[in-house]
Amino acid sequence: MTIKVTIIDDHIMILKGLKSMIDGVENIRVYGTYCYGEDLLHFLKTKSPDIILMDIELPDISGIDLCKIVNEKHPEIPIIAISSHEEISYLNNMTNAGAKGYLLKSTDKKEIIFAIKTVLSGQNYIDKRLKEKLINESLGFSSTETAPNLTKRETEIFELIGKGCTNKEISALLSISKRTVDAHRQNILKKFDVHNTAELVKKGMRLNLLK
Amino acid sequence: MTIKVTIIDDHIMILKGLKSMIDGVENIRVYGTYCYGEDLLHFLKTKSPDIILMDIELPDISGIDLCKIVNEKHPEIPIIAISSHEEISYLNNMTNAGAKGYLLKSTDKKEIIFAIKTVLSGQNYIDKRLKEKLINESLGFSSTETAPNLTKRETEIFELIGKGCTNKEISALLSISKRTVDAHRQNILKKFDVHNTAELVKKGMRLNLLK
DNA sequence: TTCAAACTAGGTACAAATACTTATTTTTTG
DNA sequence: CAAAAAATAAGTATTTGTACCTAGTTTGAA
Repeated sequence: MTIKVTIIDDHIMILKGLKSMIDGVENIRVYGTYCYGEDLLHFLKTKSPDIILMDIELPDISGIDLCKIVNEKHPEIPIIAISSHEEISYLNNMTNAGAKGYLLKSTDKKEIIFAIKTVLSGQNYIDKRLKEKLINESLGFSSTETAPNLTKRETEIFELIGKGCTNKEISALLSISKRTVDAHRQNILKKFDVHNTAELVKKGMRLNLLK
Repeated sequence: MTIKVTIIDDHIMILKGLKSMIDGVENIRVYGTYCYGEDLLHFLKTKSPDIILMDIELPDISGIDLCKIVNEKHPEIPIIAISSHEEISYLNNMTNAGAKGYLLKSTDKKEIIFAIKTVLSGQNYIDKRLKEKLINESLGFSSTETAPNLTKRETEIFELIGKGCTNKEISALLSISKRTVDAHRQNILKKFDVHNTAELVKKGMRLNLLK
């Protein structure tokens, strides 16, 4: 039986590279390549690949959100995240979103095939290089830093804080009371588990939630 | 006459992708692919490609430095930078280092070929998408954001601010008056040309001065 | 050794953020 | 429709940051 692999990545170079690496292998073949999340979702309505290789950054939707959606609608199709980010926060975000594997774009053919087979066997797979990094870092701290779930309003205010707006300015911009902004800000700090603006903004930047 | 293209990128996927796109074109062929800067330099001692496609991030040396070196030793070989970074600062760094072109990894086959031919004809080439972005941004600001020159003490305090310390905490840590920290903080804000902690930390992160 | 930069630190004032509380209204969702 | 979640906003208190000012001491380089 041949393993059908669907790839979604907006970098044509990556698509071509992946395809050329995968198509040469016996019993595995590329089954659809897409650049847009929406196209993938449409494809999945009628087709069933065995596994999806998914870029974290896509033009129309974040890989994290797409991962969640695919996982909900098609829980039987495992997803391997493909990323150029070695930061652990990205890994955490994707695995939390339901990805079963995480590969770096620096991966070689052998590792990709191995990852696909590992994930299809029901196990998780994390990029070899990243795994080493994880182990090294866990000797110090094991940062399981993830983005908290902010509400729509909180996200809005959080971004304005990141732009350097004061609560008064935010209240004016959103046409709400300064006290309301105060309350939201408090909740945001709590959700991020930090105690002041400096920590908040830094964490936001580290998690790539700001600018 | 066939154009000989040498590629250097530590992402095998990108190498394969580029090769598959370029090799299909008439009169152009890939002439050596490398992952390490040192390997490329060794290669150039005996061989002369017509053009080099170079990743900005390499394992053993930064693309910027490699670009400078190749440009000095082999000024007749033009270099096109290949990057996944859309930030203008990267572009500036590479063109300053002597790159004649700048392509994003999201580029398609047509644009790559066009860029190669353009650069070989003596002109510069900047990625279409990035060019648009540049134009859009220059309508607002053209941000040539650079890190200000902080003194030793200011740097120390700036980093503590980034860690979320209050002035009181910093004064205790450094065994100086809180008022002194106040003064330093003021100067830091001025040097960064920002008006509060949020902006300061964000700019610090953007410029890679924090964590 | 003299001058400038850096570091130090105090005064004053006001703005902003942090840390709690409670409570009403609106929106979403099962 | 009812329950839960989100958004709204006010009270009160304290801490922290921003924005000016002046000015003495230390330090390193011309």
